Amino acid sequence: MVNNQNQHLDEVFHALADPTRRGMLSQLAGRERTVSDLAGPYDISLAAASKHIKVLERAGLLHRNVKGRQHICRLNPKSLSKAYEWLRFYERFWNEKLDALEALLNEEDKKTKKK
Amino acid sequence: MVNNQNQHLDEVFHALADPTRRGMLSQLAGRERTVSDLAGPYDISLAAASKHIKVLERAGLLHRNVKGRQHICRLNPKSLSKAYEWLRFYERFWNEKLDALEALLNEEDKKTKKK
DNA sequence: ATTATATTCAACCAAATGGTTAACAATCAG
DNA sequence: CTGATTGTTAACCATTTGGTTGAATATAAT
Repeated sequence: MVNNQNQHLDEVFHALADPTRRGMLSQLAGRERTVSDLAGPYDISLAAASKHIKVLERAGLLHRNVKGRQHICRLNPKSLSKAYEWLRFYERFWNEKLDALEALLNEEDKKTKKK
Repeated sequence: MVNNQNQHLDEVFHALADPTRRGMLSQLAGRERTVSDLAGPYDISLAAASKHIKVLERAGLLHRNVKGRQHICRLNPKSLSKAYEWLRFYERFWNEKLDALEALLNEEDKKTKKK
């Protein structure tokens, strides 16, 4: 169970670690796109694009609907939530740290003013 | 500029795509830890841990303070913000989608009730 | 001065990654 | 039926990754 979640996080973060794949996701925000559409902006073969899309699909970031000879892809942002939650924890931690730093600086400031 | 940002996102997401490295970050939430500390829970050599830490460091997720023979590591969650922002965009998109779905279902429900 | 501790570095290895080209499969259009 | 279009699959290749072991470096302790 925990392993499956970790596995999923691995896949999602790995999928996001490539600029081509992130670009494809950007293209998908809002509308559906075919494999050719997604490959379009990049100087890579259709085969390469196909692989990228498969990575996104296995990570659950993208759903595919085969319609005739076209594969219609759409974003499945739901699968991002685990990664988002994970990051949010550290983001929160960062904010807390900043708050602590601010508090510390205020303390210092008070002392300085007392002098 | 954009390329540098992309490069940074690549590094951050790649760093996060490994369970050992995510575990190390978890260990670092709150307190500082030495390289040995970070390696401790895992069945890997110190050399391997050293490499993981370097990946986290290059991604800007971790800062190192060499104190004598120990390397004291601390989390630098600030560097997560770019990745967090990126994910938040899609998370928001997801929520919008869910809202749209909910609205649609409500519509359907109204129709059903009208019958 | 010697020894133990903490860590990195270099060389190596197997597996995964991102790309290619060429062949195949399926669907659509004339 | 014949092509043209849309994608996937297979085989291959160079590079990166995550791991190892062994040697090197630097500091601390005795």
